[in-house]
Amino acid sequence: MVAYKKTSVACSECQIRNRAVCSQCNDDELSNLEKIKFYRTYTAGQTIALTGSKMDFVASVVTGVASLSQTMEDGRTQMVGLMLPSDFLGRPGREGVMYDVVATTEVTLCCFRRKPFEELMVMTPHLTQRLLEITLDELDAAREWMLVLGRKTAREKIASLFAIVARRYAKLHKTPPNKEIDFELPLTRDAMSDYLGLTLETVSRQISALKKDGIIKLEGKRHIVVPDMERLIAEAGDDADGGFLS
Amino acid sequence: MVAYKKTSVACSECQIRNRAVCSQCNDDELSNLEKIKFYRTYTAGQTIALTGSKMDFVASVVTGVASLSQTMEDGRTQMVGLMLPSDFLGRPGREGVMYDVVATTEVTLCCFRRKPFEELMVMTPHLTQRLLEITLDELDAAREWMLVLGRKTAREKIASLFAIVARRYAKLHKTPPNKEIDFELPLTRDAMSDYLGLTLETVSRQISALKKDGIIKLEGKRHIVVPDMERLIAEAGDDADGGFLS
DNA sequence: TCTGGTCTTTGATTCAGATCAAACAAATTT
DNA sequence: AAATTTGTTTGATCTGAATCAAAGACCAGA
Repeated sequence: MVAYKKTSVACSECQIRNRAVCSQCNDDELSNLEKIKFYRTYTAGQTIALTGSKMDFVASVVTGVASLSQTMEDGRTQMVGLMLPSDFLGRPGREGVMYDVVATTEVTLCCFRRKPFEELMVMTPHLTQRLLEITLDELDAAREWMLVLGRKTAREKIASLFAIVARRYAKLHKTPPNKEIDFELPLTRDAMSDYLGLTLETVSRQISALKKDGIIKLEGKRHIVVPDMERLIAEAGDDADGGFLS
Repeated sequence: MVAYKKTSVACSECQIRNRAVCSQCNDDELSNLEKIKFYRTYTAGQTIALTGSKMDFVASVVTGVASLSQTMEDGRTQMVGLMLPSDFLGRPGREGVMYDVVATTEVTLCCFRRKPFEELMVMTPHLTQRLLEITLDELDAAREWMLVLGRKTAREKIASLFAIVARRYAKLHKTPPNKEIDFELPLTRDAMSDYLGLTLETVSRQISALKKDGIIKLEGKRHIVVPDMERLIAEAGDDADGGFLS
């Protein structure tokens, strides 16, 4: 549970400056935020917070991927959120954590102690407004995912996951459309099964099937190449597609 | 698509005054809201808005139940939200509707035209703050539902739905705990199957099974009696239970 | 180079829920 | 009162994904 410290980057240089909770802040507001921020880095697999515990900070994901999961008493688990760079962790106004928060890759967070952050929010409408936008976007993404979980087949679920990750990467790297897209899967087969509401055997089988059908190519276990994004999206059962996530 | 008009109730008399988006507003702020509000009532089954259309207002549910659903091209549908009294419909800052919004019972909405409401939000931090809280609560509820859709059995899904509705009713009517709880289901079997990611046949079978096992009693098709809430919650697979919805 | 661990793939079998099909009940229309 | 419509229950069968089981691949460390 001990996080490595990492020297903070200046906000003005920050990769997520334009998308994170701070993105609508002006220079003054930003410098107030800068005073209370600190970086933390977690290694892959490390637990950031457990359900029922208290988290004394909120944070933006700067790099890497974290996941939120819920667990039933008998051990069944469901991942309920994949937190990618610029996503916001924690809930102002509540210290109790509702899900297990785990680093699925190495993750660097830009953290703010809860209390000072809450005080800043009251004085800084831009912060509240942006957090509202982010939360509304996440609500849309969660609802999109409810369709995936409730109505899609195993194959469609895998294709949906790949489509989401591919789209995020494309946005990040400004890949031109209509070109071959490739990306690194930030999840193990087991983590994918948790996210998709499947078993890891089914995940493995469906990935093999998509490969056999030429929808994707595999380089190693984690590197995915998508020759034709349109076909992948068709496999996901999305038409024009409802631009998942942000 | 024509909504019946209904005379507005004074905010001070409103049933949802303490829970809706307006709940943190002071008298001045409330009177500004009151100037731009109007009531609309929809009959059961009536469409309030369709995916892709533009909705020129946002609204609080005052009475009744509305649902949000997503549909795939091949017709599969998943309900992604049950909107009960005090819940908020529509998204400030975006006019395009992302889901089909349908009245599942007769519904009365307290509506605000989008533009004036957005202007008011800028001037009224209480409004933005409360909307953020409501949205965060809905995000929690959506994630709770992801566990239901992804990992629960058909029987557990039905029990989870009943537990949610029962809890909401108990809260509304201030039913003492440990007492027999009864409520009216606001959904047809078909709507339940849409919400639970099941077929309506499975819904019907599992309800019959829960009745046979004495977990619930049925009076007619829609009226459910729960003799022992603890047992119902146990059937839902929730332990102490994570107080779904608000 | 071997060795033990983690992650992944593949195969055989089972089962929960879907699908197909029919009948029933209550409400509404004629 | 008969006919239609809408919602519900129940039965028989099928199937996609889970479960049980084993073997391969890819390491990091000794």
